[in-house]
Amino acid sequence: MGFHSFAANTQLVLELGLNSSSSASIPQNPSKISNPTTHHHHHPSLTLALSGDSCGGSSFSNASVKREREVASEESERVNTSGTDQEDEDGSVSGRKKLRLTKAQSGLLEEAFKLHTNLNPQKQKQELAKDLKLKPRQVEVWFQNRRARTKLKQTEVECDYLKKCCDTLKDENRRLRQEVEELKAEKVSTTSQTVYMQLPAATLSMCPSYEHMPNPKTPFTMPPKPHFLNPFTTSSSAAC
DNA sequence: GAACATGGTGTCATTACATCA
DNA sequence: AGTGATGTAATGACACCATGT
Repeated sequence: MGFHSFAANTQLVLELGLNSSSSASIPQNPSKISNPTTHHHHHPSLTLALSGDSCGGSSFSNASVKREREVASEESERVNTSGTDQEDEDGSVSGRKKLRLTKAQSGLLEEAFKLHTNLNPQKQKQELAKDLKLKPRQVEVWFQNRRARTKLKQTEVECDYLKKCCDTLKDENRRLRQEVEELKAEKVSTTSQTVYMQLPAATLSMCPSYEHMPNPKTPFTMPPKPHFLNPFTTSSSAAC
């Protein structure tokens, strides 16, 4: 992602809104902040461990952590689909099913997301899950996806912004070039009348290069017009 | 105190399903 | 009714960090 660093300062808009009511437990930086205080208050992974019977207790490893999550979500899926108005095909493993959250559920999740884009896993996730009659894993997934959506949207906004800036700069560039051409023409016409005849032949042969090397004796000054637009420092100068 | 294992959680990319035009 | 587009729940891989040994 090329926008990563650029995105960083704008993306925070949402996240800075947190006023962690449950003090010191919300990771505020979306990237890689695991909070020292949140870890291991261990109510040892209550719901996640529920599925023990289906995957017999082999030794825990890194992979088993993943499996644990996976199984937990399967479990929750089953529970949820039977709990809501969706039909449960009763154990027939026909691929994964996908529940649609109700409006009330997603509304509540949205509210929670406005407050904290990251959940305090020990508390908020559990509580939310309980309130919504969902499994904690589902709440977790919803937040993950929601963060991803937010980020995507942000990236799109930034992309549009940069496009507009690019267009503006192109226009400005075009305008300035045109202006330079006009001024060149103007200068040529005036100098040709006054100086041209007096210049030695050697100088005349160098004439075309004046566009790169302005004559120090008769310094050419541009009219005071805006040359550069820096969209990132000046907000009012550009259209974007 | 360093090294390692384990567990929890994050991001990211992707898949799979539900819904709609 | 069939179909492609879109939205989104869910999954898998991987990384990081905290904690325990």
